[in-house]
Amino acid sequence: MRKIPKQERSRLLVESIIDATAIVIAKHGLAAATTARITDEVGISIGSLYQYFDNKEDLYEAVLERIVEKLITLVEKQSLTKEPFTLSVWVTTLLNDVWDFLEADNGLYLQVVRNWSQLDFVSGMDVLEQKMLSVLSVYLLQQPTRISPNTGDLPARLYILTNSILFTLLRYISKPSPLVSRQTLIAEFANMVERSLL
Amino acid sequence: MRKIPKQERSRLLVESIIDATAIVIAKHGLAAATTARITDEVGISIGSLYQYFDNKEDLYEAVLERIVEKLITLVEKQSLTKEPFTLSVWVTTLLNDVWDFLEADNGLYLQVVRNWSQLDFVSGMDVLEQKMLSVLSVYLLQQPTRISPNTGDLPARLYILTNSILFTLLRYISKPSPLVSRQTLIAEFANMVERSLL
Amino acid sequence: MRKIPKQERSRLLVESIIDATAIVIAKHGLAAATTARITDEVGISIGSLYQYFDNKEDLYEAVLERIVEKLITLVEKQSLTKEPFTLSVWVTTLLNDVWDFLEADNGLYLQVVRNWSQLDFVSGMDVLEQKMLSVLSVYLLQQPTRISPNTGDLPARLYILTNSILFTLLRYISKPSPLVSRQTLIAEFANMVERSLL
Amino acid sequence: MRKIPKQERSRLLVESIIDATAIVIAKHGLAAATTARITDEVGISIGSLYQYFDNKEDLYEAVLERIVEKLITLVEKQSLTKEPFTLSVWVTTLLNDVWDFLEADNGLYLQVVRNWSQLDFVSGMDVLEQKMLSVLSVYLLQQPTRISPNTGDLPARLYILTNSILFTLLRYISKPSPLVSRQTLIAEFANMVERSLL
DNA sequence: TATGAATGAGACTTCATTCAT
DNA sequence: TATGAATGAAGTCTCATTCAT
Repeated sequence: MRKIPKQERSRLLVESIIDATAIVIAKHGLAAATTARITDEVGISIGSLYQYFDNKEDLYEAVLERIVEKLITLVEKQSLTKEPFTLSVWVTTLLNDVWDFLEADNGLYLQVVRNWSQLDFVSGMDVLEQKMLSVLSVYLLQQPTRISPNTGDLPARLYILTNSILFTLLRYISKPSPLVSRQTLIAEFANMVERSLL
Repeated sequence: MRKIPKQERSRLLVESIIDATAIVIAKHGLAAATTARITDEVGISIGSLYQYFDNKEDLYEAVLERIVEKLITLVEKQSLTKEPFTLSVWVTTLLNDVWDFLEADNGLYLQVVRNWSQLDFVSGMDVLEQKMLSVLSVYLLQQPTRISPNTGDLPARLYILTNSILFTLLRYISKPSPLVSRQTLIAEFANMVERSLL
Repeated sequence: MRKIPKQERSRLLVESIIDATAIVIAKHGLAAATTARITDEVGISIGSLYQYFDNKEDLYEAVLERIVEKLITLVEKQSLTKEPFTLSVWVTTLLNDVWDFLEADNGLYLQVVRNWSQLDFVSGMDVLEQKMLSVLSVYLLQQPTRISPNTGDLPARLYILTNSILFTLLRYISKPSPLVSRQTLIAEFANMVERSLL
Repeated sequence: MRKIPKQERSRLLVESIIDATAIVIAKHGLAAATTARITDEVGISIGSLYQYFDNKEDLYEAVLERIVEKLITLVEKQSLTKEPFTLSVWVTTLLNDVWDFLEADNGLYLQVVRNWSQLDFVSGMDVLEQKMLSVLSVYLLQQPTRISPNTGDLPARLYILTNSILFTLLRYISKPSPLVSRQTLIAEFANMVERSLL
């Protein structure tokens, strides 16, 4: 289990270790993300790493946690928008934000997320789904008139949408298809969401 | 592959090595799929493994190749159906077949596919997409009247559908959500396809 | 111990195995001269190799034996020359012959000899020395008037000359010095021999 | 070298690893000088070896470097002698020193050097030649009157002398000929040098 | 005799983790 | 708390040799 740092200095150190881990994974791939390389990147000794993380697994967990947190933040940012918006606009904006986040820092987080299976990223997905579900529910409730009467199983539909969009996005960003442009992809997703929910 | 097995006996051996690899990955996870464990599973010596595969990577490749082949076969089987069918029925049948295949042998192939990112399964996806694209194109051309005039970018849409469905399926089968049943999931996918293409 | 082939066909096979070994060593280096590569080169099975050689060591021994034989032949060819010659001419001619032999077939034998230490080539040297000693003794006896009265320890001197020349030659051919040309080197050796013996 | 040892303790460890490597090569031959045997000899774990050397090759290189260094030191020691000396005396003394060095510690370094070809000792020879060339040049310049007018190509001659002497010495020490004594050999070498240079 | 698939000891190397300083 | 040298289990792969066919 991960130790919870109490002092400010330690907290910063933990942050920079997590940062470094993401950087190293992005730069050299997960297989080459050794404790030595990570601590080199931070400029601390291996021993110090183990001061804050019991083992590498915990470290990876922390990295994923942070990514999920950031994704959640993006979703929340959207949900807090005060302006009125169509669902399509909402999705487009959100996806662009997510895309930019994944491509930021030379694909730093993208590289990390690509290894989700090894990293048990799927457990992080649960939180995301939860968030999407609640945010979209709120949104849809606010616009009752526009809800299609036969939307069917809303949770199931949201489950499918969230997973479909996120995984396809990941796959596309890490290996774009020449058949599809970013714009088209996002537009199609927006379409898909509207068709699914309205 | 290092050596092309000429005799029947060798061909069977290669098959059983690939089988064993899948089994070991499924049982212990990719990280634990060591050459020793694999050859133990077959009951041969490590040396024999290297008679037929240059390295572990090649072995993994062979496993993926086989899975993609089988998935392709399922798609083809559907496409050859002579009976008239609605798109929805077609999708439902195909997805049930795929599902059964992935769950067969205690989720043997499912477990393997879950590690797609490490295994470069994505390259296998290309072949699948190609197949789906051509099969569905043929189908849609046969029913021109039913094609929605504004289907938009068909390749893009198929790209999205194939990826969305396959990855979500994988994720669900490997960790089912209590919110969604298999039946619902497949029904929703069928819906999604119809809404997308018709 | 090496089996002695009795039939003509087998004798030829043994020859071609020895040839192939030299070729493989020259092409890929001693470390890469595996039984598989050697038998591939001959076009026979590994089993057949072991029909004629009990182990790899025996095979190497045979290769060295043959090289020493060929060198001996060169020396003998010189010693049989009927024309009168100066010692210097004799040495020059011999060294040119040896040089050509070592460089023949893309340095086939040179590469083999370079690995003398692993190959226990030194034992082959004994035979060469013996030969040189006897050939030169004969020569010198034939020209008694020209022998310096204080030649000192003739065997010792021949030992030194043989070894000095051969090893330096090997070193030069395998990695020529920019400071010295082939011509100079041979001329200097001829000089050295004359100064030593006359 | 992977890591430059900063602390005295590590420096000593690196030294003892190099020592052990030489010992193991001398005791069991180069082929048997495995990382396991070497670290056993030092009494450390294999991992520790790899803290300081990237691979076995680097380790061998370090061993050779040290030997060449020591040989250079011997040459330098001679060249610094203040007393006047004849070339013959100079060579005799130097060769005796080299001989003693090679035979020290039960032929420790001799055994190592015997494997020069695999060990790329030849590159070490370059340094030695360079040294010999400069040292002898200085000597010869100091005694201009005694230089034979027709010494011819001095660098070539020194190249030949250095190689001839060193390789013949190695061969003799590792397998002495009954025809020659150490004393005779050295005396003959001294002769050879005088005849070559004066 | 010939074949070549099978063997398996053993080589090199990596890297998460520990612990004395 | 921080350091980083040391550990050693475990992984991948090679290759001389055997032996059933």
